[in-house]
Amino acid sequence: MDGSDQVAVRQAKLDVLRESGKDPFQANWEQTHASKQAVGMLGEEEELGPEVSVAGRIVAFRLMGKAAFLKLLDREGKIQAYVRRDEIGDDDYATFKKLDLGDFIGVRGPLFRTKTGEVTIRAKEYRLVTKALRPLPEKWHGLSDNDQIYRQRYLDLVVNDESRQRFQTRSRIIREIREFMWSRDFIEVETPMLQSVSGGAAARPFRTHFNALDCDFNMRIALELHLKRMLVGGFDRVFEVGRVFRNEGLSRRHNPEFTMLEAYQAYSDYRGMMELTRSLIQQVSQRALGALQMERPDGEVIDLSGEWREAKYKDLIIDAVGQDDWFELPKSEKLQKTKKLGIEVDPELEDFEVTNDVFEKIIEHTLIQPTFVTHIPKELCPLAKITQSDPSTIDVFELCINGQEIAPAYSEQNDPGLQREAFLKQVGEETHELDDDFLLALEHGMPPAGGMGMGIDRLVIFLTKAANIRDTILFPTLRPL
RNA sequence: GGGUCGGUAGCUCAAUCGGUAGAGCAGUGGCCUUUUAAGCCAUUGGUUCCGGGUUCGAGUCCCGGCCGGCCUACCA
Repeated sequence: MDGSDQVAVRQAKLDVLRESGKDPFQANWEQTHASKQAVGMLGEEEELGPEVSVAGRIVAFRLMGKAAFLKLLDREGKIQAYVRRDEIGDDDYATFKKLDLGDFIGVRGPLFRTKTGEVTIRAKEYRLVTKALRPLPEKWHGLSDNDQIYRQRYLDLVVNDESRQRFQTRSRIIREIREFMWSRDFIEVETPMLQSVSGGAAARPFRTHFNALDCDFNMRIALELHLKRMLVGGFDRVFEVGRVFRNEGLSRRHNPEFTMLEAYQAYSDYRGMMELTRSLIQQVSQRALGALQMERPDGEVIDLSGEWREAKYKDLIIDAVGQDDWFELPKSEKLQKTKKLGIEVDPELEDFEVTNDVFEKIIEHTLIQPTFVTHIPKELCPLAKITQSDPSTIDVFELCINGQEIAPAYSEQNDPGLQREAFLKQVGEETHELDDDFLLALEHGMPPAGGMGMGIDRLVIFLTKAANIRDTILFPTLRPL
């Protein structure tokens, strides 16, 4: 054994342990504390603390002859252990020296403080509970190869601290979202992911086949239409946090499966949703991150506090194109103008789509501070109520933060006749599928309601200052090898 | 999908004009009973992503493929 093949070296160590009657994959180890709890057991002034029993993966190993320091990583973080030959005995110390970085061990002993002040367990006993047969990535630089970070996320989580913290924060954010919704008297429901009609949004679905019924299903692209059926059924405050699937491109901001929050509240409307959405994000940010301001990589600080800006879609467009009569111009002149503005627009698009390209390509990425964009053209969404004072727009907002659309919300259309008409009149590249079963439900009566959908991944992107949606999704979609 | 940049030891990275593939960490063998990326001595380890081509000679140049990053397109 020359040490060149690290897997073989570890396998040989494992074989030696087995031959001596030791099981390198123990059934269990009794933990009394996790790492942070244990560290907290030793008071500021105390030199010696109570005995604790912890367990974790060895992520640092400093052997100094007849004693050693090592660091164990568990769910809370790291704790140091100090192991002396004269305290655990010659035999145990001999096998202890053969441990590898990456192995899981349990350690029991009293807490003490080292010369440099670090709270440490002075081991009376240790036991290997799981042998790791492969080495960890390098301890100082961690793992930086993107491919490996995504394909072997567990390694990223073991060695990259900021990654581990980001996913803990994501979990905390989702927990705080639920806490907020519950505090507003919403109940959480689960609706089908396999659907025969993919409604509620304009997107290409993933298709699959159900053998038992010998029929095709789609993976859901939105939660909307089933949650509205819940309103019809009398559950008048419902929400769902769930995965949706869209058969579209991959990018820094898009993963084919992503997580949405959708909430529907009867006897509310898009104004009510505005308050709900702002309060939700403020409370989640405050509780999950302890702050309402977050600095972007470019230095700009996103300020979530107080009331948020409202801006009418038309005003933003007119401001961006510098032309008051934009909406009166024929499509051909709009197209010429977009060319001057330096954006590429497909001339085959409908008139309202040309305008929306202006919004998406020129305006959206400039909306860094939270902004509710209101009075959106009715062609852009068939599921909302028409604005009474302006029949060309709908009662909706699109919340933009960090230059991205985070959450749209509507005063939900509940007139089955107008709803059917809106589905049928859709034009343009992207349209919603007509769901007759949903229209049947509407005919039974859906109370007036506000509804809101939020892209959780995008919320997590700016709350955790992530560069890429893949950094917020544990196992992002990748090309199979 | 298009453009562009990249893939070298388990990990992080070098390798000048095309001229013997190296370092740190990890590993292996020693020394070391309060270390903090511990230290000291010695040392193993390579299908340079894969397949072709050019050349006396290819990690390096050319062609094709695989995988990925970034930009872009569709979208949230």
